[in-house]
This record gives sequence, structure tokens and C-alpha cells, in this order.
Amino acid sequence: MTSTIDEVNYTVRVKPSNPDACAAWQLLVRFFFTHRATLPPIAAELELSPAQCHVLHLIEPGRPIPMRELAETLACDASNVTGLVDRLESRGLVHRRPSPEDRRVRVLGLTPTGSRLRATLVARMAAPPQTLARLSVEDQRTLVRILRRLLES
Amino acid sequence: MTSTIDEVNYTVRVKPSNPDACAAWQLLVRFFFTHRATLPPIAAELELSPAQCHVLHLIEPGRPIPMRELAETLACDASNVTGLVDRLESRGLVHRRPSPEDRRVRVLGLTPTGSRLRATLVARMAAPPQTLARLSVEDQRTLVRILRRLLES
DNA sequence: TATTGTTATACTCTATAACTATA
DNA sequence: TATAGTTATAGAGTATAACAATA
Repeated sequence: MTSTIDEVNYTVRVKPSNPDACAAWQLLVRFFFTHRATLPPIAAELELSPAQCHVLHLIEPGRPIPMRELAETLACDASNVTGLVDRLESRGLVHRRPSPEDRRVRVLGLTPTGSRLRATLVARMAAPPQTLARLSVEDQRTLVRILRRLLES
Repeated sequence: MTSTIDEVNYTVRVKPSNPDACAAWQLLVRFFFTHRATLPPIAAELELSPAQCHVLHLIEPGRPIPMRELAETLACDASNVTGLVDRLESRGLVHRRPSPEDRRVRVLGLTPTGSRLRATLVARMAAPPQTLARLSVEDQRTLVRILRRLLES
């Protein structure tokens, strides 16, 4: 376990700069951990698993996506995506279609039913938690401005 | 596809209040979804599952926690916690002890090994993503200020 | 009676390894 | 040879229901 302690010290040593970024990151992690519990109930309500919600969320209407890309975005193995899509497909929410350019590739799209369910999911997830809604409008706007900057980089 | 558009419009119609909070929330969700993929590799590196990381993270050194409380914080069934703790306990990271006050309750604590592993985990998660580090220091500080306000409410 | 935690069960999630079919 | 996806397999995560011990 010496190596473990060394590793900790190493981390601390190489990243002493940027204390504000570290503080912000810690707070963001804590905020999301606090709200992590909101997805499972929403998923259950729609008779989906949290993982299926992620997939449905990532397949945008009218924007088919190769399975490979989905696996990369989810940071999971390709075989996992096969199973996830199998279950969504058997429920008629998603379809696989061969890519015209590369016949190895399967492109995923939403069925009309899947598209409707996705819209419901997005709507159910859109409501901000009360803590966020209770911030002053000025803080909310500042937050939006900074987060936009964060996400466009 | 028409129904999808209708449903989206409906959502827009019924939640026109608090547009800034909604926008902030959407951005936060997007930010975290973008960084969601960072935990599994860190977990794998420490030979833990993501769920086990959550548990380890929630058991603070010197602050024993009843299993029931853990189940509530994780928003999962108590039987699930039994399994999670079984595996952590069999690896010598966590221990169960009967509560002196209520003999139905089992209180969880970290072993020395578990405590060290938790420290490594926390250190590995502490590094902010580059996007955050690239923000101006002023934005970082503003973000910290607002997030603190958000979390103390 | 109600609550804490466990067990049994069933299903989903997940990775690894071996495979097929394309490129 | 390399890549996209599948299958088989094994283990972990998860909820439900039934249960024991305790309150």
C-alpha cells in the first residue's frame, strides 16, 4: 500500500495550481451526487432502466448514430451496447439499420414510439431541482453564462 | 415525428416560468453527462466497480453509517446494499458492526485498508477536467461562489 | 405492528474472449 | 490486418417478495 500513498502525494504535488478549478469541480461532483438519485425513479416511471435512459437520450430524433459511437460516448464495451439495443429494439423503441457507406456499421435510430418516449423522458428530466430554482435570477444567469463557456470549449 | 414535436412544445408551454433555472439545469446535466465516463476507468484502476466507489466515497473515515442510511442516499433497495457491502467486506475494505442503541441496525465503517483505498479514490477524482481548468480564474471563483450557495440551501 | 437487514430469485448491466462479416 | 458488431459466459448491480430479529 506504500505505492498507494505515494500516488496520493504525487497527485497532490503535481496539481497544487488551480485551486479554484479543483474547488469548483468538487462542488460540481457533490451537487451531482446529491441529485444522482433522481434518475432511477424517472426511469422506473417510464419502465426503463437508467442505462436505457442514457441510450434513448443519446439517440436524437432525426440523427441516427452508429453503435460504435454510442459505445464510445457511454464509455462501455461494444457488446454491452448490443444488449442494450436488443432490449430497446424488442420494445419497438429503436431500430438498427445498415450503413450505406460501410456495411459493417449499424446505425441506430428512434422509432415513432421511441421518439415519443424520449420526449417524455427529456421533459421529465428538464425540471430543475428546487435548490437551483431557489437561486437568485442573477446567479442563475451567471451560472448559465459560465456553463455555456465551459461547454463550448 | 409530429407527435414528438407536439410533446416538446407542450413541455415548453407548461414550464415557461424559471427559464434560467431550467437552462442552468440542462447545462449542468450536459456537463455531467460529458464527464460521466471518467469514473469507470478510475474504478477499474482501483479494481472497484463504480457502485463500490460510491459506497466507499459515502463511508467517511471515522464516521460510521447505518446500512439503511446508505440505501437511502444511494436511492436503492436495502437488499442491494447487503450485496454491495458483502463484496467490500470480503475484500477487507469495510466492516459491519451492530449498533449499540438499536440491535437491528448494522453500522458500516472503513478498515485501515479501506480508508487508504478511499483516499486514493478521492485523490484520483479530485482532478478537475481540462474544460474547467481552462476557464478564467474569475469565472472559476464565481462558479465556486454560486455552487456553495447552491449546496448550502 | 413497524423497521432493519438478509435471503432467494429474476432480470439488467457490464466486461472478456472468441467469432463473423466486412474493410 | 484491422474494425463493427454479435454471441457466450461470468460476475456485479438492481428490485421484489418472503423472512428473522428487534423495536
